[in-house]
Amino acid sequence: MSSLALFVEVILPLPLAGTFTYRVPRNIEDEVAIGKRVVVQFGRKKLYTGIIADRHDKPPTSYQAKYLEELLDDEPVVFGHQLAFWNWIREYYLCHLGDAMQAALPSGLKLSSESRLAIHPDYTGEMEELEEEELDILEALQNNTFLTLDEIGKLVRKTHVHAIIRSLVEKQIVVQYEELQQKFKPKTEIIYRLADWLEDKSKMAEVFDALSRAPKQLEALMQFIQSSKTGKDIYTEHGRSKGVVKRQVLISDNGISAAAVDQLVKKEILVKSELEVSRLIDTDAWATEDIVLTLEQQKVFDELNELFTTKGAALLHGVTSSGKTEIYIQLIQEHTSQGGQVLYMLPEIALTAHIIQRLQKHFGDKVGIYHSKMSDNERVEVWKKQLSQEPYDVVLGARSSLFLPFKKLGLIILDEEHEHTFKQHDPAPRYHARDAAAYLCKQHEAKLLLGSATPSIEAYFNGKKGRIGLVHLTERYGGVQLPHIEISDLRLERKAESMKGPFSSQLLQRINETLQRRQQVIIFQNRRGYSSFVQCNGCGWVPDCVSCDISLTYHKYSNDLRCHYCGHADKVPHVCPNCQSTYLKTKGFGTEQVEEELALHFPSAVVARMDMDTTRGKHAYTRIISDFEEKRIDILVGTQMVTKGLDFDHVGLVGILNADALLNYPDFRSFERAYQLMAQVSGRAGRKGRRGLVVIQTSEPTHFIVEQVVRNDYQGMYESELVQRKQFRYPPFIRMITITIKHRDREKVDAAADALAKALDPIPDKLLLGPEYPLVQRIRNKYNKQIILKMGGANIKERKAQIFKIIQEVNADKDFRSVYFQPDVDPI
DNA sequence: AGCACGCCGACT
DNA sequence: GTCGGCGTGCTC
Repeated sequence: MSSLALFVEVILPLPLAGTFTYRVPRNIEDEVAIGKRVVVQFGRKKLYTGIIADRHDKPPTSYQAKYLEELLDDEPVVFGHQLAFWNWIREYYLCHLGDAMQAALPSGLKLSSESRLAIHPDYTGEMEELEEEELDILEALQNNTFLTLDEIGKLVRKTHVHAIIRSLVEKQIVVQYEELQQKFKPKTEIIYRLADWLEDKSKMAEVFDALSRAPKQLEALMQFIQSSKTGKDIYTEHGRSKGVVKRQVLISDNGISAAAVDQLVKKEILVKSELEVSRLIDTDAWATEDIVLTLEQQKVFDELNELFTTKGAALLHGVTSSGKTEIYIQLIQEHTSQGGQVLYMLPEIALTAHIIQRLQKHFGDKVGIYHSKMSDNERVEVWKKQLSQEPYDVVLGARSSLFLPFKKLGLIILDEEHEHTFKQHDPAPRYHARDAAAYLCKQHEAKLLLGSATPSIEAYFNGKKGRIGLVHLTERYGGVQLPHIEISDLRLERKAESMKGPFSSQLLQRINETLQRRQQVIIFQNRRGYSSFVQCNGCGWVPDCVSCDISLTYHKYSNDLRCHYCGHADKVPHVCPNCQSTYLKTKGFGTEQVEEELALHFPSAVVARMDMDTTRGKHAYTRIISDFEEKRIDILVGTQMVTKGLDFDHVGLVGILNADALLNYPDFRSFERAYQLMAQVSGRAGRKGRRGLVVIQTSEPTHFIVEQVVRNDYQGMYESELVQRKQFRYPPFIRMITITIKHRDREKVDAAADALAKALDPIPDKLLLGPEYPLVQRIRNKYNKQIILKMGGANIKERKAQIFKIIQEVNADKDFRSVYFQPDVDPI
């Protein structure tokens, strides 16, 4: 027996470097293990949930380690390989381990501490001379066992809370303590089963006799027996339970009185218990449906399998609606039957009921769903299920599903690979699901399949170079033809003065024809709101946001001006504050105005709009989709949202209102993105039976990207883009890191950015651009400046680590302590 | 991140 | 004179 003290390294969900060393109390030494959660005190009183990353017996030399407060788990909730994954994220994306932990764990697995106030145990009730506010608090405390700081804040003036608490604590009237809240509450249901002694048939008869004078109870018992035989089995984490009936089924569904049931329990005929039930399992009919692949699909399937014998990853380039999903399902079937787990990833927005049902049809209760719109409790349940002895074989999830605990990952499918929503933007870690998935697959020796009709340049480049496999699927499923694409030349239309608001006469005519044929129309306009901005006709004044350097967008529906960067809303001015003119005009078209004008042009058609403003609510998105699917909507106007993998069957026409806006975006990816958007939205046109039509409105009809879209020439786009990327040194030829510097003082940002640029000077083999103000200089009252680093060659890993260290050092300088430095690796 | 400590302006 | 603003330092 060693007498050395035991220490653990704990990861805390904070943006701080490294892990923290805690001492393990003797009594739990044996139970401490990597991946288990602990509660620790960090700072004077704050409590956090941390994850044990390591255990050792080396006491820290420069400080005294605190003891662990509590060990939360019997079994680890995070596997060792996941910690390695977090570490990779940290290293690759230049963030802290705590950031990775924060992104990885559903918040239900993290405990949060909240300060509470209670009456001091020795307090005698003397009122001394208390302030009015102190008396208010005391009174509230006498009615409640405790109050949180938030609640106290409501009782007294906001700014006053700390002072008043301190005073009460000093007078020994109250005590302050930290309480951890277990956020995750398992869902329980009350269930009934027959008492054991009733298994004897004769006893049962006696019971029936005895109940003859209690008709309600007899009815309840009969219903119970009926339900326990015919009702659906109840699924729990532990499998099926037979012969039990849920209280809800017995009482609410079958109209049995609760009193009668309670009496049966009292007479020990029924036994009542609580059961932890899973929220996740929907036992509605699963019918396994066999998939018959077309010849081409089968060929692709075989090719992929062949490729996977030598390569770890492959890109499936398949035109829109070429039936990639069928191939995926076949691959999933193959992998799961070999005992491997499969992760099927989609952008959040494409995780519709449609695809979920489709997968459940094939894999039934073997499929788990995981995405950010689920409740936290549901996410914790999926997490725990994956830790259990019977994890889901297949998980269908968004970006964050990469962090789930997998025991035996065999395959990751990442569909719609080009989607930029796979990259996390705001809180660190700013990771890309595609690249993180590639790491995960290497780690698990699993296969990675990327799928897209319009692959990212990076993925296609890797495919062409042979770094990953590349397979093409060129036929549309069911022999549906690719749409015919017409260009509507806005210059000619303007010259002929035939434009009607945002529509060319050509587009209006096509819409009319399509509606006549009783087919649906999708109009794509990548700008929400009513108009782009408002402008004074007298002096040219444009209202802009008070906290961002950007003009405000007019929203007619809410009748206000809104900032699309920070959400700030302003009233619409009636008089120009600059020249007092009352003639204010709206400029440019947003989806709101497009919707309105379409309704005027086609009064008998039902027009709907799908953008961030109309899909706020939880079910709004699904409702619009199903309304459209079921033809309750004739014309759907929308932003990017309408491009995302929706499968509609009756769309005859897709109109792209303003291709110019897509092409003129000042960004090295703008052509790639413009092509992807136009090709994807075009892919919504034409399904069974009839060839679809697309109308693209542009003032640059001969722009090569427009022509490539018309010819469905992805290859051409790729090649022309690659030439540009090489010449101007952009990915995939070099790697990029941007560092955004933010502060509310402009001078501070300038000084910090210059200091950082200077400090980065010694990094070898790099190109440093900037510091420069980005397109929008000020957002949410913070000035922004950007440094772009382009790097090639070897040792990228080491140089990145060096860069991160330099950022930390500059940030530690006391002049720049309050400045926010935000590194973004492989920005999009 | 969150929190305490500490040093300068507008008020009971 | 005090309250409370937020710059600065520190957390195992």
